[in-house]
Amino acid sequence: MKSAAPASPTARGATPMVVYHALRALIVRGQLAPGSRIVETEVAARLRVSRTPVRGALQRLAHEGYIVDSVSLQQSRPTVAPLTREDALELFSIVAEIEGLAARCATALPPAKREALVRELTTINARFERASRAKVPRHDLLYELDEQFHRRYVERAAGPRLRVLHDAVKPQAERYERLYVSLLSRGLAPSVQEHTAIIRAIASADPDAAQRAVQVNWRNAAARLGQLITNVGERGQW
Amino acid sequence: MKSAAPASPTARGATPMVVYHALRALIVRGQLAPGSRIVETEVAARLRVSRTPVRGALQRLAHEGYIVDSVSLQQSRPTVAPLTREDALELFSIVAEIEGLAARCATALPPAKREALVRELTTINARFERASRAKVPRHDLLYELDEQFHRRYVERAAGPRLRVLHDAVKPQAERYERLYVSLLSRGLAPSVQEHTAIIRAIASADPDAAQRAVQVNWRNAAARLGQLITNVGERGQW
DNA sequence: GCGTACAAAACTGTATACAATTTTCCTGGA
DNA sequence: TCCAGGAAAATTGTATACAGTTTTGTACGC
Repeated sequence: MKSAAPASPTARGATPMVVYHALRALIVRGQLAPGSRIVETEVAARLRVSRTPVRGALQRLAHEGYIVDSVSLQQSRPTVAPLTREDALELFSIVAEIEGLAARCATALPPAKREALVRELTTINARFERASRAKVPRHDLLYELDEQFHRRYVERAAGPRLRVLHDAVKPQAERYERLYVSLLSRGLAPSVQEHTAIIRAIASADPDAAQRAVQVNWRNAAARLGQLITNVGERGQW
Repeated sequence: MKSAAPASPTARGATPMVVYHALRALIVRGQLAPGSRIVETEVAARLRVSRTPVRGALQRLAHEGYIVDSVSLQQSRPTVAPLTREDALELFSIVAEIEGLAARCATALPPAKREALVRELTTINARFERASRAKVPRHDLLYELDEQFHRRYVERAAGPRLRVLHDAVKPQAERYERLYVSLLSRGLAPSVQEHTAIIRAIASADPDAAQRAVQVNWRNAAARLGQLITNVGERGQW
């Protein structure tokens, strides 16, 4: 694309982001199977860009843990990171810590804001509960609502640093969260209840209870998901 | 460096890391003042490499919060992230949580290991105390010892997930820690005492006391540093 | 038939050319 | 003196060429 008119009306500087989002979507939804090799030139050709923006996107994906560099002495060889039980457990337990801290902060919010937050969370959880009982489960919606629930109190309560940390870690859990809701779908009743416990703790402004409730939620989710991964096998396409 | 012999005997593929560490060192030690613009071509020229590996290093530094992209519609314009009071307070409070948890875990170590840890910490703190009373303070040494003290009990006690979290967060505090010891240098007696309190709590296997002692240490450090930043101004070269 | 050696292809790392945009600075006018 | 306009310099984004390394394929010997 040297002197030719741009094939796509992409703004200058946005190309790496486009590539990033395209690849990330493929990985997160499992269309690029764990363990797949990713070849710079292939991606570049498919998306009609040069290797330079592709490299930027790959670097970011690598930093965020979506792709790993297979062991090789000199060269990089990026591959889609595998989905393992251990990784899921570790990731969820880290999220438990971060969001637990955020929930603790939420109890220290001024009463008016805290009550508003409680109302928001109640609404979201009600929607989540309804979606979890649908005859044909909408996996995308389920993921979206669960994610929204947790994001809400982090956004409302956490300081910028904690939020940055959250933003860095949480996306890595998305693959597992999607897996979680799509494998469980009809068995999400415990999650709904655990969310209710979180709301109650924030409502009663009990820091320890709030932190603990969030941690319990994630630890249980980790346990349930771990069991499922063990059953279904560590990698492959679901 | 097309056909010429490599000026430096850098292994192929290691260049971005070299650039990363070089820039990070400059930023962390304040030699690249907060707010400074970083120009790709300048860095490339100074380190005798092309812009390609520099871009990789800059991207990583940006992801880790050492540099930020100044607001500009189309282009990136990386600048050294400012040192602010709020940022320091939040960062230290996060570290307080993580290392507090680690200290709590340390009290649950088997007695033999716990006592060995206590001895190590005592040794390090003694060196720290001596260094803090030197006529001409060695800032690098002071930082190194303080950092070593905290790292030790995290390494010995924390599980892998907590350690991963620690590794992600702690480096970002390095800038502030170096600032802390270099501004205070002669006034580090309280830190020495707080370290002693941490050691005592671990020695007596009191989880609450250990966690609290670490949190007190970091919160006090945050308060002292916050005061200093307010006095000296939010940015500039120290 | 199987394993090894060598050649060829594929792929990534680095450098650099070019394009687009932003910033700087100089000039002219009110 | 100060502000506006515009040209030039600076800086980043993108594309591509080239080099070095790893992988793959093939043919030969056992």
